[in-house]
Amino acid sequence: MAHGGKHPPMKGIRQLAEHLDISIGTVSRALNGKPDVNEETRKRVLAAAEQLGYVANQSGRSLRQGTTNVIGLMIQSSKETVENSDNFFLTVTGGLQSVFARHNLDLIMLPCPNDEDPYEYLKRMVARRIVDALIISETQRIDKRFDLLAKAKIPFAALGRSLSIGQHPWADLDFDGVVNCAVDRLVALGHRRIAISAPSSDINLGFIFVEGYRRALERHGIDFEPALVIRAKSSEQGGYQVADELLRLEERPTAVILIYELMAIGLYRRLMEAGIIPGRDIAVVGFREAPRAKFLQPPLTCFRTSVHDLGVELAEILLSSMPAYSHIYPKTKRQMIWPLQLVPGESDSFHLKVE
Amino acid sequence: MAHGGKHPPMKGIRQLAEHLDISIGTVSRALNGKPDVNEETRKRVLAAAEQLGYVANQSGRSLRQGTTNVIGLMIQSSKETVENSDNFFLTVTGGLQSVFARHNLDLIMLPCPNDEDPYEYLKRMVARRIVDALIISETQRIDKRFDLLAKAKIPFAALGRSLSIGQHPWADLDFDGVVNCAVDRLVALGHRRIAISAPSSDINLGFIFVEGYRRALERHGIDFEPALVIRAKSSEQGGYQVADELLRLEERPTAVILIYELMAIGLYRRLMEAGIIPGRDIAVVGFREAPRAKFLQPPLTCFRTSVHDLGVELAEILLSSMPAYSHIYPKTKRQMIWPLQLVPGESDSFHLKVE
DNA sequence: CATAGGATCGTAAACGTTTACGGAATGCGT
DNA sequence: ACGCATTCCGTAAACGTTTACGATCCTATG
Repeated sequence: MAHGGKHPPMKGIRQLAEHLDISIGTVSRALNGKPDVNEETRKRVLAAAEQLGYVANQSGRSLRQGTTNVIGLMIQSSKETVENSDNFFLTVTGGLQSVFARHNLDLIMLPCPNDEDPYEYLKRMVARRIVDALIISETQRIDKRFDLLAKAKIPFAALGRSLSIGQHPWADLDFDGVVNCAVDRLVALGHRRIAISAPSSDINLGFIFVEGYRRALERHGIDFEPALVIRAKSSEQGGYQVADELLRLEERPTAVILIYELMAIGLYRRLMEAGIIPGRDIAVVGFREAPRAKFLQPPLTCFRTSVHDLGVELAEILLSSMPAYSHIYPKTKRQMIWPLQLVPGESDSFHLKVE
Repeated sequence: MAHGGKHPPMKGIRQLAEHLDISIGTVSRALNGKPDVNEETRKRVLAAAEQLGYVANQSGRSLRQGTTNVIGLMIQSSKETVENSDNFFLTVTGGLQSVFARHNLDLIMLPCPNDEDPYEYLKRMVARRIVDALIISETQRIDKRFDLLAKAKIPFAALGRSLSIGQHPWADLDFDGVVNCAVDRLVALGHRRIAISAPSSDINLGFIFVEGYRRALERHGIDFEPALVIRAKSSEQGGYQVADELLRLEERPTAVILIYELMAIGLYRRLMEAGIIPGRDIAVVGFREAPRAKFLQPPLTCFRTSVHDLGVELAEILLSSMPAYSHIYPKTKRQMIWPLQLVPGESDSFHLKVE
């Protein structure tokens, strides 16, 4: 705890240089670890900087070297996102930062206001050059932002796939693997009529999830029934709606796959209201483990992964595409699908065997 | 959609000026709405800027005028926060932005890595002068950050109270009102032994909540029993623990107040395991309404508020303390307690009357 | 007509930093 | 003693913008 208090206010590197009676250039070199400086004077400079609490002004530095040492993570605080994600982004952020910190890169989150077009918002942020690189999330199936970023020649990576992504770097959860595993498991338990919930197919996730589902059924020789695909929001409310739809079907499915774990709360509720017990009368598999999954009754069968580590991977993918860091993170993996593991609960292991 | 494509890459205001054959100073004045410029040339400049996609470089501007037009919201991605808050901050962010947008202020989120001391992190951010003003959240009961910000003379406001806050601006939820209302209601229903859950009293919230609880009991002539204060994490797991503790008590309380709605999930679960039905055998009141509260069985009695509007208030409080905006937002309210309303569920309206 | 003054614009300095360049001092070999 | 390489440091230019100041032109007023 050796920073100042009784010292004159630190105005900039100039005062620091005067205080040390060294030229301003040498001070800068000393602070930045440049070679042309005596090891002893470097020590003096660093000590003085620490003592006077000097930190380089970011604007000056950025202006000169055209770099900000800041990475932006763009998120959208849409109503959907707010209701739906259980701090997914905060967890990813932790992983990202653990990598960025090693290079003195700071991560900031850029929340796009929900009354502003994400494309326009991003354009503004890019133009202001407040960040060196960007991570965009909540990718749409067709997402103009990729073109924008490519044209602006600003390094970026995406959290989530998109049709527009081309050869650009991204990382995403293995939705395909999840739905495959879920279907396999349910089929092994004797199910043939398996419903699935998914968001609108505009969202890339909605498309991928259902496609995986279709192929998985095909693999088992089960016909794909469009009526069993239920589009709903990824929230408790959405889960309630899904159950509603299920109950409306003339021939009720014996199993349902939820794309978001929170939905189980609403789904359970609606099923209970109808006297249907999850895990006994109908099998439920949820996607993505959350703390509350194991507190549901019956505990939800779902899929676990380390979102933090996904952030680590994504950070490395991004850095590997930044000229200044690409020598550290070789460009081997530029696109990655992040695996999840099944966590068996009791929501799908019911005693009633189908027919 | 009139921005460039076939134009030469926009390097800066200088190119724009050459393209228009106007001096660089005039262009700047035109863009910034300064008075000394002919209305017609201003139009020309604005049109050309739009067409060529010119946006002022933030570093240059910041360096010159010592202002960034960016407001920072510091959050902490601690494990506790991640498990606990259901996108509370994203919602607040929406309210903040709706105000900031009116003044061309951008909001960025500064997530403090969980392996870094929040104080040091903040110090770094302040020194780098990446933001004009700051909002800090998750205030501790004793929080050195207030001194830091005051000394740095950077405008700030706090989301959450603190002992260290002095006359600084803040906004906070009305925890006191909530616990008062909850106790009143439970007492009116005939309860005398009311338990309460709260986080550690290091967290300011933990202290305030329990103090309000103590005073409310006093008002009703009920003795304060330390054993009925259960410290637990604000998560499903925490709720489970609370129920555990309740069951361990020799004389079981007839009601319990939860400080966080999510805890109800774990609490319900543990109670059910013990054959105790919430709403019939024990009354439960939760704090802060969340989408899932109404999907619990029985629906949770809890407290509702517009977190978005809280953000609006907080933004205005902050701006009123910034010299550049204090003429717009008069300094009437610098500290504000945000009210909540009771949303009756069925978790406390049980038929069994106490003795 | 002379001039005051307003309207509009150009010029150049400043913001704080990094870095290319050159200079001084030193060490070493001949 | 001389040349040369090495080590260290100071000087100054550059990054893109804003803005104080002064210059110019025009109009109105005496």
